[in-house]
Amino acid sequence: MNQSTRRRLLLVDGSSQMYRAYHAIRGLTGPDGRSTNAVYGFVAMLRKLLDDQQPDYIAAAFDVKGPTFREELDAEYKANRAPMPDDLVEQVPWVHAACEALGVPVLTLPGYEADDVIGTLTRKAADGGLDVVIVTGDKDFFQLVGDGVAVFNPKDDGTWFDPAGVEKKFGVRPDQVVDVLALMGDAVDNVKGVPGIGEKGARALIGEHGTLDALLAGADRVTQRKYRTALTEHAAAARLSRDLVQIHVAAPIDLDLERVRFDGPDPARCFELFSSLGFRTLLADYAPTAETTDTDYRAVSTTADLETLVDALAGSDRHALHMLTDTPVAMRAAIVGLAFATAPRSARYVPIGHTALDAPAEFSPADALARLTPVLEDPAAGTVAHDLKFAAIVLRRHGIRLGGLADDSMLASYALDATKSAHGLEEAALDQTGYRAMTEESIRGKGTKATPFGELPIDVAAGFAGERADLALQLSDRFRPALAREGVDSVYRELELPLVPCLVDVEEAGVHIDTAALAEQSAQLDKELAGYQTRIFELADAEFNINSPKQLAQVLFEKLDLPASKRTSKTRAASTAVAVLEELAQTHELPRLVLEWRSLQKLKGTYVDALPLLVHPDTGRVHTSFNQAVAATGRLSSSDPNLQNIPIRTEVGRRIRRAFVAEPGHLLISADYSQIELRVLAHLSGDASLIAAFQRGDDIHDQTAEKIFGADSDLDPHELRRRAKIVNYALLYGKTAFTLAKDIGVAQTAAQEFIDAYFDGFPDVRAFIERTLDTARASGIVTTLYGRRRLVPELNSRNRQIRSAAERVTVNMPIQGTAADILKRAMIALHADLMDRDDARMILTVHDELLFEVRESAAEALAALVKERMEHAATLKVPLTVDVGVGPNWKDAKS
DNA sequence: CGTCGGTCGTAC
DNA sequence: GACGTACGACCGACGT
Repeated sequence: MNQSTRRRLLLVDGSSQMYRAYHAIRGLTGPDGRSTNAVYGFVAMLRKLLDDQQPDYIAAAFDVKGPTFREELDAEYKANRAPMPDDLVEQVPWVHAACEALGVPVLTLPGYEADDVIGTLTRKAADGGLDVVIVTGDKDFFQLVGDGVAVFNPKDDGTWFDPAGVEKKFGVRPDQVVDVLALMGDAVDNVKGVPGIGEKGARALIGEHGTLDALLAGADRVTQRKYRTALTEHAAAARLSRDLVQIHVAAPIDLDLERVRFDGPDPARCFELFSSLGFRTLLADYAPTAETTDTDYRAVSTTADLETLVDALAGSDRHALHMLTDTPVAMRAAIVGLAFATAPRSARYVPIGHTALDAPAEFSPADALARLTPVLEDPAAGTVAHDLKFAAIVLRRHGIRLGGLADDSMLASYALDATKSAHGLEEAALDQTGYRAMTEESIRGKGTKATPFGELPIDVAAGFAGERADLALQLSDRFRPALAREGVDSVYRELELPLVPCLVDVEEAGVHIDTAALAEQSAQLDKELAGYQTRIFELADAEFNINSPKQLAQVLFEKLDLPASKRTSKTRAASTAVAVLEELAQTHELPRLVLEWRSLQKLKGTYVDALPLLVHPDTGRVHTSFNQAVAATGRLSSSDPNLQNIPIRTEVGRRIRRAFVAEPGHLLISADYSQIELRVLAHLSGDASLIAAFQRGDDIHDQTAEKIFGADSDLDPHELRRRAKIVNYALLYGKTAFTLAKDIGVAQTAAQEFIDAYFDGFPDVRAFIERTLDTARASGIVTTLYGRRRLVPELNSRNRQIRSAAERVTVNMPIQGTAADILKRAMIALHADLMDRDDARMILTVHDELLFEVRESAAEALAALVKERMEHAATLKVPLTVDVGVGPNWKDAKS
């Protein structure tokens, strides 16, 4: 019979694969903080296996608790093996459940190991004419390999072992494997073997003599004396070892082909199990899809149908909107089509910018938009979307002001759990409804070759956009009660939603950049960089890519033979990080030059050259995009470009800030909260001396210096203040004595003393930290002053490293998060103030700072208003202080 | 040639 | 192992 037509049985060595997964993946936890590393690794392996191998039959064998016949042969067997770790024990039932859910029956047999179950079934299946594949990383199974029986090690891309492969890998034929194992023994399982004979020796001896029996019989003819003696003295041990390592092939278990037939996974069970384990990325494969649901997503092509849609929208108090555009950059996007949903599983799609010739609409794009404008602008219309801000900005660019922003499912998802890796519609739908949405990639294709939405057939676009609108509507309905139930309704309704129109205006306003000044700086930087490069190549006596950590490391540590002090955490490569180079700079000129070069290169590449490229062709300004659903603490983030990390510390950096300018006849106002996080800490902790210091208006870092270094330290007061400032911020971030010591250049013991002194000086801060951790440990949640939450299940992780990291984020969240809440409150208030004036607009926000561009005549009044609103955005036990500056550019506006 | 993980560096 | 929150440039390995 032809090989390829033989049916194939896969037998998975469950126990060993589970152990491997447990050790290969560290620190994975589920929603409840329990370890899920072994389950995840096992499931990943099994899924790949099923996918790649498409078995006809499959089963996974596991060890069971309790003694086996081997312990009866030798009481010492496995006697010194460490018990299974607790956090693996609790994963075993999940691993079994995952097998069954994936369609892989679990086999166990009391009194026998998984090996014996596999051995027995292998024999029976092979005798019955099946091909057998044993899935394991354990070399012991080589003994079973033979005609129609192979071992497959799934590690990496997988390795196959047929008899020839075994011989190549292990040095002997499969039928000799047991004898080799018997000689060498196994320390882990406490199989003694023959002392003094290791893997190499065993292989050579068996290779020469054929079998263990032959070897023992002819022991006196073995040439090496130490082997000869050992074999004579330990012949019995060798035979016992052989019995122990020999896999049993006649265990009392039947091969039930019906049971082990592979019919594919059970999607419902997989979905439920993986969902409870928090395996979000796997869920999509098992969720129900549109094909299984009755939906009605259609394109509108006649004017009559368009009118019907407009009437329906006008008659409904709520509709969801999903927009397709030619680019994801809101400020540059042209509308391709608009989908509307007013009831579940139904949507209408209005094509606007399609190039496809398939179903030309009766109406022109302008006509369609004109007819839709009244409902889109109606404040009572109640628009729901996943990412309202995007839709609002795009519509604004098309002359339509989206009114009645009712719900945003992206922001609701964020308010419920900001720590989620993504708040996209697909993720939210999967989470909330278990529904697997179409992905953009599946519709358009991937990467640079993706088809623009506008070139898709209208029906396809209608199906995709319609589903999205529908999902946004359904999600909002689910989120509404969830937000109330979870106590985040006010964060969502009073902070996040009202911030949307504010951010729309800020993004649309943009920032004016002096591109000529940047071009000049770029040329200047080029000259300086060339100078550094020449000198660096001279010193290195070679030309290389200074930007390549790899090449730089080679020059520093091999060519120049400087001492490599640190390795990178992931790849263990020699680090060329700034701290390392600074250290080396004391003994060699090159590292110092590299630091300078790097710094200039960075500024030039990231800002000086990049910013002019992002100037909008229509507005002549740079429009960043603020992301409201990214930062786990509630902060905003900024991208394309990121205007929240524009340099300030170095002179070159400050020059870049000078290129952020006001329009002629205008000025910039910069207003930033002074030490807002420390003030929030004072409020939340209620620490009397912190509060008193802020109320008196004392310099808080001087105060801290006095508390921790004493009033009579003989160090320079400036140095003391500098150190105290580092200590103050160290506390906010949960810094350890180890890193604090490095930062301020003292011994670790001294750093620890500072930390202790800090807590002695501000005892309520320590109590606050403890209280925050206790509450969070019990609930798995940490909150800000305004009720924003962050889930921190890892606080109860058994892994100390993960637990410690969770403790730091838990302490940081109420402080950073409350500060973010306060800034958002100020933004909302000021946006309302500026709404009906045309002489001032908010143009940027950077965590504790707001930037405005105002007509010169209004600058003074606006500065006062901004200060007033920001300082009263929250009422704390300490005053909030805002520093306001006015100037022609950002640098000069910063006081 | 495009994608992606790793490393580094900027901000608050 | 050791500092919280972000974004992005660049390199180089890898896959098409």
